[in-house]
Amino acid sequence: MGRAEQKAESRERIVEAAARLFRARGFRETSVDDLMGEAGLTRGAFYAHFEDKVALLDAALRESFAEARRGMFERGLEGLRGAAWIDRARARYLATRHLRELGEGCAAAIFAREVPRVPEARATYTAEVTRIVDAMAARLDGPGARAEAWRLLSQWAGALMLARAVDDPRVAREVLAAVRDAG
Amino acid sequence: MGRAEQKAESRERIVEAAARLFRARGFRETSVDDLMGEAGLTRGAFYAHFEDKVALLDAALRESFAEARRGMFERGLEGLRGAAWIDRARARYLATRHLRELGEGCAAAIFAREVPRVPEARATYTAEVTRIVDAMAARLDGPGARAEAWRLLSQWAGALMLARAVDDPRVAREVLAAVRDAG
DNA sequence: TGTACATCAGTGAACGCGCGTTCACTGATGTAC
DNA sequence: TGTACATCAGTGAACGCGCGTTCACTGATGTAC
Repeated sequence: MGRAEQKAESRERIVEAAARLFRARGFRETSVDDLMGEAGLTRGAFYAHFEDKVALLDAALRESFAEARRGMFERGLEGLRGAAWIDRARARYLATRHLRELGEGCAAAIFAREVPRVPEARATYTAEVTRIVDAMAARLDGPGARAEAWRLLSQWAGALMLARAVDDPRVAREVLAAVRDAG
Repeated sequence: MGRAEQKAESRERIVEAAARLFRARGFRETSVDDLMGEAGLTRGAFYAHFEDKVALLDAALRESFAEARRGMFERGLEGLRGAAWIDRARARYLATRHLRELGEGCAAAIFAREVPRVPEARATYTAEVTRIVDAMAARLDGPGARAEAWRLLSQWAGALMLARAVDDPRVAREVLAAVRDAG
């Protein structure tokens, strides 16, 4: 493996660690040491890859949103449209599993509260959320498709956050079930 | 003013500052100095009022949820039930004004991402969210009232967070309008 | 009503710690001849 | 193919700063007589 490839792989491991840890624990709550340790490196190497910690948040946002798009539109949901797509995508989004895997949650939901505290990240977040909503609207029909996409994303993201915040697993499952069972 | 009353008033000012600043900037992002300055006191006095910063978060949660309940069920919404209540409460929750006043946002939405990082606060959050949903369900009818309450709260809270996270005011207004205009 | 003492809300300097960032250095990889 | 040198990804100690928390002290309020 050449030096350039090795460096590219290191960078990728750092971004993946960040996409996971920033979502699981938060941006401020994750230290550069934590991130580099998770990527199998030490602290000093960080600044050969990124200008600063905020630049990594930007990369982690893009990575996490790409993952969110795969979950919502690929992996079995490729051809679906309209109500059929809504049913399948919603069931996946609001699966109990989405509660437990803290490092893998929907980027739109999880970074919503992170991004206002890191102004440099807001433009990327905005572009990525808009992209998700555009893609949702493209699966729906009619002139109100975009508004319907915002309604769906709001409801799903809200339910995920409430369910994750709550202490009691029965309450968490109740929220998810309520939104899963009806539009 | 007696000493006891003075102390009680100081405590109240600290809690009010916390309810505002924790929502506007976040728990970790707000220092004890910021809080005490906002309350017109200095740092050292803090520990005569609270065991530690986490204890203040607990008090700020209760204060913020009480405010949320007033917004959703009082101040003109007293007698309303069913669709009439939903229309009025939703319009208020999703008003553009709710975007700007960062220190006054709905506690259920805003603390949802704060609370998982401060384990001691989760029990209070859970109790308070449940209390809001119970109150919403009591305004609705039928056996599915509680599920409907979770769906409404999820959607409203999700829309508020997305709208606040986003950089572009036009996008923010688009989210709010989409959810405001239809259930 | 006045005096002496006790109480206690609040002050502000100081402490310890974690964290983002810097930088001189190491050693493995790549290049020139 | 081998040798000498250059490059550069990564290391880890050190720095500076912000923040939560502590604590000796102050001065105004309250109490006893």
